[in-house]
Amino acid sequence: MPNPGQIGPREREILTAIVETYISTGEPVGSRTLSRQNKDGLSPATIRNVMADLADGGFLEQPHTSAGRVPTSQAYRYYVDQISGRATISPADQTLISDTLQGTVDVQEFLERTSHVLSLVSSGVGVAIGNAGPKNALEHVYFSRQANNRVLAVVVTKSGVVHDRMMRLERDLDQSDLNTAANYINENFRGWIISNVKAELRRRIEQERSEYDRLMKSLEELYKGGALAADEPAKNIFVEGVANLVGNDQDRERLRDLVKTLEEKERVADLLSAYLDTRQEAVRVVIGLEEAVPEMRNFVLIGAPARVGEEMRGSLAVIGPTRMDYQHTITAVSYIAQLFDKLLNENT
Amino acid sequence: MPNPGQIGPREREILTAIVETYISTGEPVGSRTLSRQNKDGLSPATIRNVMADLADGGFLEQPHTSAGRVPTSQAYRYYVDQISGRATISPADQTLISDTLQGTVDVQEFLERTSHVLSLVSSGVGVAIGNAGPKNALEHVYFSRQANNRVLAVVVTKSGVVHDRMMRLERDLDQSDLNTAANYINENFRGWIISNVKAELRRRIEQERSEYDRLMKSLEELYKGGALAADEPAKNIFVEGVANLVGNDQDRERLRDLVKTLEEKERVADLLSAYLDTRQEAVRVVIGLEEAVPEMRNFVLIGAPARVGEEMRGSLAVIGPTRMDYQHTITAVSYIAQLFDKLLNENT
DNA sequence: TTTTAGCACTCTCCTTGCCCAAGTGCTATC
DNA sequence: GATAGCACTTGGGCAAGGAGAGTGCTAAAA
Repeated sequence: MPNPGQIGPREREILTAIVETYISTGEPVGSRTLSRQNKDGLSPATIRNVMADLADGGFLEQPHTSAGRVPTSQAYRYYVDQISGRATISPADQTLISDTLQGTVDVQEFLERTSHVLSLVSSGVGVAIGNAGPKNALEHVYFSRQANNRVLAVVVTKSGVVHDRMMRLERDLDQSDLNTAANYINENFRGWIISNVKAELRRRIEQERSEYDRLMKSLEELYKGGALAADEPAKNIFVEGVANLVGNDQDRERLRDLVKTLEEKERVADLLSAYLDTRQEAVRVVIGLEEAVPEMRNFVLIGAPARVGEEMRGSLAVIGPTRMDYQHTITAVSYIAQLFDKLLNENT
Repeated sequence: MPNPGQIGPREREILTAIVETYISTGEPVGSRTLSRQNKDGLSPATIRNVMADLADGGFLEQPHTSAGRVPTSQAYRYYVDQISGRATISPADQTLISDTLQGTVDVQEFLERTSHVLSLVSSGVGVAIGNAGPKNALEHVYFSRQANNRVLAVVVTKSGVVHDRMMRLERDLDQSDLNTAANYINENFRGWIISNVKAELRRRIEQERSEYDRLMKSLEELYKGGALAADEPAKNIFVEGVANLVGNDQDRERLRDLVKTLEEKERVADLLSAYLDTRQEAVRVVIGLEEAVPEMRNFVLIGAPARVGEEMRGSLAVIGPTRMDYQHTITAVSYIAQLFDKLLNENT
């Protein structure tokens, strides 16, 4: 059984119309409705024939006999590929986004605002994640004694991210010990990748273990306390706009599971990193999220890497219902990704 | 019309029974149900009489004629006051909370975990807020040049909180300028309250304006860039467990507004600071939240200040439905407040 | 050969009518 | 003062029936 005309212009037009109508109304769309709204005066019967073909091709399905047709993931996929060329951002969105992000030079702040503005311009949740990234090189460390056995470690990386961590040590170090240790690290390891610093530091500590070296003892203590944990996965994950989902046609339980999942930020982070490839530059639209996360049936991920020059500094995305304004959202994500490069590029 | 026996032992018992039944079932409770479950074999008719009195007193209301009675805010208030004495935490909660918070020495981390564990043990959202507090004194500043005109400012306070901020300056300062400026601030102002540092710095800059002082020029630039913004309201607000609310009997729109409100963290912060008095030590239960925030009709705030010794370092709270397990939640909040003092007290 | 019109059929949703369970207030009685 | 009885109210559940929308198929028109 060949599929004649499955991607002919008429089929495409009708499929597009079905997807768009379904997106805006949320109800299965029937041949008659479509015939009325379509400019070319095709009769319902004709449309029915085409629809039957599209259903055979896996683009449409029926909730039950004698309801209208509903687009499948495959149809959304096709639709998105179709429109992805002619995407221009609306002036209103552009203004809102620019105004929100203008003048931001801090990555954290940029990401936070991004998640917020994405939740405003889309009908999904806005997500933004910062990457530790390869440039996670040591710039400066500082230790401050707070109280008995308590030390605050501050680690600044080359890329301008600050990690701070209060530690409880087994032995009490006084501030001059701490200063000596900090100086040692700053002088020896400035510019090193942090995980390398840790490894090398460990090596040196082991090596000197036998000797009574006050400095090495301090370093060991600090090392064990986790002073250099700055190479661990970034915790800067911003998720906003969960309220957008509450209007959805999910039932209570589904909705609760969904919200719960979104509150587990690590899962959201995993999702993004699973789908957003460093090398790929463009906006990516992932349809059929339920394969990775069952509770996200009927949800879509529209995301892009946030890069500065060639380097990937994070990811930004919208997670929203399959029934969403794709053009709108895709252009917004794309525009913000460009702004990211523009505003944070260090050579400007 | 006097209210005879309005707070007599029988009335109290019946009111308590009504509140508890309503909390667990969620349905208006009628005289017959109550009569069956009540140990003392009071007949429905008797209970009806008492209920009528309680309704007159403003403790009960009916959704419609011939439905059961539903407790009013006043009834919850009375109920909470009643049980507030005999509160002992359940071993399960105690274990969960201890395990989650044990070993935490970092205020931020404590607060984050607190909001999480509160959302687990209650049927509401867990909220935890850190206070800049009076002890917001300068410990150490550090400036790092990142790129053209871009400087990272790191401010560490005595209480161990780290504020970092990427700034874009009008003039480019090189790293040695920055070091000089940082040294100046560290040597002159260590231990000062940060807002005082700002004021004094401003004074000195103004005073020296006429002269060509390289240091002062740098300081002015940094000052204008907001290097010492660490005295601004804390942004460490943790809200978790919104999913808990989704199971609620709110309608869609109400629910959405509610979630939206909870996502505006400043509003949540305002709410807490409005109701949690520094001087008051105990857990506070605020019933009738809708007066402050209309979308929070049928919600309750159960909170306590988080203090270390005499000093208030933050607030922690549960915001949940009026229909919640008060005893459970109150004891949990109280227990965490105690743990806060115990774990973060610097003299231990 | 492609498009259209017509027709019988299917399914959901809404309305209507009905009954039942639960609850109330009031009055009379223990 | 507490209880029992009774008439009345109200919302929920259920079945029946009609309206509306949509489908597939066949035959006629372009």
